[in-house]
Amino acid sequence: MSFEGQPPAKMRLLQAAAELLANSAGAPVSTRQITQLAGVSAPTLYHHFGDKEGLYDAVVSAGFEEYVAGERDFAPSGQPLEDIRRMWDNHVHFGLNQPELYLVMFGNIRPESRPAIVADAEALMEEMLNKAAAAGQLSVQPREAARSILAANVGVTLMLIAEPVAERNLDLSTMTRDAMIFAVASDQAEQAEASGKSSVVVAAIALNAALQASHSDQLSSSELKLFLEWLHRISTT
Amino acid sequence: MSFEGQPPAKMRLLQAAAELLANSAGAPVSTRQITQLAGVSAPTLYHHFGDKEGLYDAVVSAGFEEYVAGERDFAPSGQPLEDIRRMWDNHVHFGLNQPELYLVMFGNIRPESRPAIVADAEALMEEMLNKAAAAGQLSVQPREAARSILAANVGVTLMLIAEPVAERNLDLSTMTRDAMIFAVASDQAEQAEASGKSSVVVAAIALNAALQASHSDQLSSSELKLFLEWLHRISTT
DNA sequence: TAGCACCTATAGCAACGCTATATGAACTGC
DNA sequence: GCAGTTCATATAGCGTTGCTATAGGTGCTA
Repeated sequence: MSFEGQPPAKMRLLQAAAELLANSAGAPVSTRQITQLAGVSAPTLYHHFGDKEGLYDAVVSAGFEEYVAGERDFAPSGQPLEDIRRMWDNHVHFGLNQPELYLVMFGNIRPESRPAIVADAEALMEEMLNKAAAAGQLSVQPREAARSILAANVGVTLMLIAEPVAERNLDLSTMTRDAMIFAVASDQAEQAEASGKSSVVVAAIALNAALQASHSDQLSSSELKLFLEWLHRISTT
Repeated sequence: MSFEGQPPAKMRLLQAAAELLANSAGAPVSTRQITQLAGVSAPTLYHHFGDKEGLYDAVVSAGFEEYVAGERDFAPSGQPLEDIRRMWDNHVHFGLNQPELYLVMFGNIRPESRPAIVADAEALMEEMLNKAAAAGQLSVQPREAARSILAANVGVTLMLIAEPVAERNLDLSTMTRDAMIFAVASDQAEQAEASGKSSVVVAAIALNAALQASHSDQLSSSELKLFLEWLHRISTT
């Protein structure tokens, strides 16, 4: 990673592409604009990056470094779920601060071709969720939770980017964020972790007790009988 | 030059665009392809639709009719929250069945330019949520809930589209869906969480999440389906 | 000094979205 | 019945796009 070892043209192309992209206001950026700003001619771009998408991949890669750096700044607070919240917010802010770059990174979806960056972001999220799982604060597999949270995070960020700046309301982000985190976190999971039992069993036992204590009329008596039988089968695994 | 038996050029252009888009496998479709398949020449397209985006808007509009029709088929089940679930699933299936059209509709995000279709989809979701609110099943403003749910719905669908077909796992959708719906519908659960007491609702929710995380085979798939349905009734009613 | 690998430039291709202009057909008013 | 208007389509081509065939310059090693 020697800064001076980099041929000037390659770096100037990267900087030119990033700069034009950031100021493009959504309009497409042409290779001629990029090469002109970089002060090189067309074939130089293709020599170094193969094609336009290769150049964009390189820009995205640099953008992802920045994204990850932002995520890691907040990392260890001792409360994994709080870190996940910060991670979510950082994701949204990154998208709103650099919408064009974000759209190239996360918005350029094509069928059955997943950008490498999505897998990287998922891995980052999963890594964080593993800490929560280790602390017994997770009721779902960290990988599934990471995919679910990231999907919602991207969806919210794209929605906010698409809105006029004046109408952007971060409550949308906060609300969705807390809904997702609450869904994967669970007090019962904590108990299960402590007692060493499967969370299914713990939850089934808790529900069984609660159902018998309260006179719930959501199910008919025959439904309830069958329900409790299944609950018992689950609990005695 | 126009034969009387043939549909007018405008309709042939629409059909040609829709057909090429559906089979494009993500590659961009040129106006020349469209006009050639429709059997007309370039200016005809621009006479009827203004520009390429105008034609795409028309295709999207037709696609949205189909989308709405799918949504309305399921409409009144008497349980608004169950309708929302079906609406979510229908959204995902629409996206997976017609990924290219879906990407034009919901994936073509640009900063500060919100596609009209997003507002329409939000309105549709909000309308459904209003019924839930009228039944006292909502703890959030229907508009905010609709925006939040739709954002997550789009995010999940885009993620699934980007994945290879073989790896697509609808659990991602189910899990995120229930998390979002639970978050906006959790009257009792919110109280329970705030008070820290275990209740039927909280236990049911925990069991629900735990069951979906661990692939328990204590119940057959049909049993599990019914079980989860009851669980859902207990959790939300 | 010769050779070689790397980097860059000139010039231009095919495809793209789109349009200036023109022609035939159908309707309208008198 | 016929000029005037409008609609729908076609011919031809403009400017821009991503990209490349080809070749020249530069610096290092033998």
